[in-house]
Amino acid sequence: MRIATWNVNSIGARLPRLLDWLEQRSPDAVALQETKCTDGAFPYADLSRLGYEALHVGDGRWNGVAVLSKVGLEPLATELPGHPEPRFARARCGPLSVTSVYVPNGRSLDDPHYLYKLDWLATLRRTLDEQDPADPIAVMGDFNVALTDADVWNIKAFAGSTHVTPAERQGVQHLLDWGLTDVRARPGKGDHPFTYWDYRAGMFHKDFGMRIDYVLTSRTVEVGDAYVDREARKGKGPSDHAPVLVEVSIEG
DNA sequence: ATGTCCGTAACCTACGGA
Repeated sequence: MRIATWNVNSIGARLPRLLDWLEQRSPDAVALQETKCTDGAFPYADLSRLGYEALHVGDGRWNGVAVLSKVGLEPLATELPGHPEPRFARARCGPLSVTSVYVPNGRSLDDPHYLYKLDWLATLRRTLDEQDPADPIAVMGDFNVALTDADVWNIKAFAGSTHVTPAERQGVQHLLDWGLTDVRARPGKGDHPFTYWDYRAGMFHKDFGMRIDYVLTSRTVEVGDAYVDREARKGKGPSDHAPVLVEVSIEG
């Protein structure tokens, strides 16, 4: 089974690229983030033509997440308790529970949104208790956290910034401690498996990126090849994030 | 690093968010 996560930065703006990518890579289950569309505008029909069922939560302007599957899809949850923004969707895709998350950005350390981000991560951790870490689980998406200093292009540029603070890293670490493994993807190029590059200042071409999109899997998910699909970040009209693709097989 | 891109509201430009 091939699974993937991708922050598409608007499914409307990215639809032709998304459909091409789905045809080329043919993932069985996909977590999307930042669809930025209402349920009414979600392209269910286009996806269905490629064999995908979809669970989408979105209210239009910001956020929005989806789970796509061509191995069956049973919706399990569409909201993180106490946090109604459309940033969380979970569905059963064949043998695998797939959760798509779009963790709040945090904006800046003195912004209330930063505390919201920490609370969101803590709530996500508590919500894991609805599941059993011995079951096949993938939690994937845009976590807006770089787990180590090596997960940003230059840690010195992040002094006083969000995404690299101990509190944010702890928030993600607690998810791992529950029983999830951070799948280390091969980089698409260079030494670092970055998944995000700012649109500005030629950051992508300089490979000044960040690893902030993760695929987290439980122990009954056997992980094969995993890579950052850097090709999807190239060319005209890309998202600012690249997808992460992972080959998995389910034990038992 | 602050060089771009997204959607929206309200109008062909400015703004919030990332």
